[in-house]
Amino acid sequence: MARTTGSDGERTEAAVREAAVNLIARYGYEAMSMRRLAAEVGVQAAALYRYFPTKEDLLFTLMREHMEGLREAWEHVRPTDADPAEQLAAYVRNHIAFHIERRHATHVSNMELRSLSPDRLTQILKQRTAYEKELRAILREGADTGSFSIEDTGLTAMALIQMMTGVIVWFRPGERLSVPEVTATYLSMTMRLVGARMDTYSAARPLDAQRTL
Amino acid sequence: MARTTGSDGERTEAAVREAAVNLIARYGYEAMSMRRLAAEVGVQAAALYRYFPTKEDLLFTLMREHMEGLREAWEHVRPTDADPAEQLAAYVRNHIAFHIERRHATHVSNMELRSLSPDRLTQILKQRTAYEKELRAILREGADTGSFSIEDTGLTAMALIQMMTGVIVWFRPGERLSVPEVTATYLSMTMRLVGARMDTYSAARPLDAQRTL
DNA sequence: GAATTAATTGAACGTTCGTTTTATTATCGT
DNA sequence: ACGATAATAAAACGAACGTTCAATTAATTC
Repeated sequence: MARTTGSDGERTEAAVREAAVNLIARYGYEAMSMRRLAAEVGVQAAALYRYFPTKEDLLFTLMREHMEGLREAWEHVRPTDADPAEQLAAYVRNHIAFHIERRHATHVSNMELRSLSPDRLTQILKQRTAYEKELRAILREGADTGSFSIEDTGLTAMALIQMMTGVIVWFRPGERLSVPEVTATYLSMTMRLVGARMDTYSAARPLDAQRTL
Repeated sequence: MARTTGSDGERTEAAVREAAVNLIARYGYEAMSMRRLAAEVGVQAAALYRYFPTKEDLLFTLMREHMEGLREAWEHVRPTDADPAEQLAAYVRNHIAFHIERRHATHVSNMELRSLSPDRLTQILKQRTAYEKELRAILREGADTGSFSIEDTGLTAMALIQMMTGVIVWFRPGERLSVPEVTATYLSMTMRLVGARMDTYSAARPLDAQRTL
């Protein structure tokens, strides 16, 4: 009835995070009790409070780190000195790959925002807005240089993000379509949606571009 | 401490539904307590159980009727003997109009599915699938007749629905864009996304189609 | 090997939850 | 006017919730 043999703070905290993401994604934040989470980890509920002072702190940590991860992933693959079509393609590829890879965490970050306190909600939304702003910048540059035909940059950015993020709702690994297939199709849908001129885009990805029209 | 003057079952039930939709949309199903709901209606919690045997019955009723409403709205505006582009345009217009008009109810139907029991979840998903099937049929016909250029009908249908439904996340009435403006933009994005041939579509909506390319 | 620190247990606290029961009053048909 | 029924209030139920606290043991340090 105390410290267990082989117990390790770092390992326990990691297990808590992973179990929490899965449980919240499956049942929702409110529906996940601390006792249930503890049971999943193989620990008593009180032990969770060694790592996260409150349940909301746990949720906030998961969300913040997920948003930071998204941002970092994009910074890492972001092309420098590329034309708008190439930049847009990179954005789409990264977004879809990241969201499929971290389906559960994305679910949490998108669906449980209302369980955050106002100031923490603001923080997460700020991160999200910053990420979306990058897409708007790409779209605007493409529209300005004539690479894209776009009516409303902000609206198009929202539409694209909703469309891409929606992948996590229906995509299941190992079913009809593979990740590269899904990505390729979304890429060509995106390029058509923004009215990308083919000569620009086909230079980067000849095969996909052919099928785009 | 009993029946109040002017009380009316029908009016109370309607008030319960409306308050429930708003509260669940704002705070989530789990976070909405029956006491809070009752207070919003101006009644004691026990009175709610005259109209809905359990909290989940209330949720299920809201969802089922929302899905029925969506289906009915589409049946009502669905064009007969129209080419695929016109049908798709009607689908998009109806979907966006319906979802903007009933933002809160849509939020509930999309976000609270996991609070349903398995068989009720199945029922709602069946309704949703039936509605989405209509879009797939339109896309397939358009692809077969050469009106559209589509790689994957199922995937395109999902992408379009996610894109359109996403409107409720950011759209606020009375802000920068009006409903007709949003609808027009989404319509042209949709037509480009499915690679609609302009001569077909421009016959129905000349102005939008011009701007599409 | 003793002292210190890290990790966890088990029990308990007060609160809130969905729901039930019983009593009470308004409304309506006759 | 009266009996039937519809609509609600008030109080209570047990269960579950997030969280705290004291006790206890494993690991680490010196």
